[in-house]
Amino acid sequence: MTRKDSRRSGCPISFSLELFGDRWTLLILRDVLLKKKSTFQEFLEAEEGIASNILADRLKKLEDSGIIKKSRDRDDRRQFRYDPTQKGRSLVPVLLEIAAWGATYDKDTDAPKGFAKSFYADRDKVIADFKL
Amino acid sequence: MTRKDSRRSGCPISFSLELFGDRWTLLILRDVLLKKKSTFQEFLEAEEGIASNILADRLKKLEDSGIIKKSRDRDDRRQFRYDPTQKGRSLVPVLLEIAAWGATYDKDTDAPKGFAKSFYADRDKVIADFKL
DNA sequence: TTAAATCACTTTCAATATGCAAGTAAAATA
DNA sequence: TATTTTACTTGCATATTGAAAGTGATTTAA
Repeated sequence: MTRKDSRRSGCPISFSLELFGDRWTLLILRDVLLKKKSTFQEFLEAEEGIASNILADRLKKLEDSGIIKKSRDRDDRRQFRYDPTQKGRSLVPVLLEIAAWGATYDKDTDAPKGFAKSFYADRDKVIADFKL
Repeated sequence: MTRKDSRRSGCPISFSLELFGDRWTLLILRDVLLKKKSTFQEFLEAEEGIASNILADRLKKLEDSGIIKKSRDRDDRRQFRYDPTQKGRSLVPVLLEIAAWGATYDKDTDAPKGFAKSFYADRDKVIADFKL
């Protein structure tokens, strides 16, 4: 009975990074969770320019791990929708914390003026606002 | 005057990911910030098993971006110390938020029992405790 | 009714990044 | 003085990424 365990360790940070520790996954989740995007095309159109094969791969991994759920669009049967699950929505605080850090140290950020400051002043409030 | 801008976008999340959006950087920062490790050997010994060339590369990038500072050990001149700057310490909340998420969804986590719950109950308190 | 678009991918292949093992140089220890 | 320790670097095989083109199922336009 050889236990096949592909995990690097039992560290919760390592666990998280195995899911989103790469250049693209959190950008897709930004679009899903903060920008309310839901189709393949919308993700492709993001400013950062993800390649379609990488996007397909990441969407599949996110679906496999229960972060998003895929469904066919009722009005246009060519399209699929990718919507967050509750597990996915629980990543909003992670995204906002990362965004606040970036907004703080990037002197050329596109983040709204005062975003980091108000986030650090009352995290729960900003998080609650984004979860609406 | 061709403006050389290697950034993918002005998004603060993208900015952050360009620094630590990979499999290893945040694990090194976990060791620096939460486990108080400071030498090359200590980082190499982490359970996840980072390769020495990758470690050297990441430490250089972290130093270049002002997250850690490198200095020679006064007592053992063979060794270098890698210590966090203030900018580096400001990543503690990011690490804890990621850890709390991982601890919540990993049914086999090594995180202390109750960690996620107490973190979500009072983020500021847990963050302050780790910054000591 | 048919042709052209659109959508969500997949495939191919070159470029880049990662990982393993071994090697190097300086400083400390036996 | 020889060995060990520390912090790397180098070489090379493998894995991942990225750009571009292609596919098949709808949908829209003519």
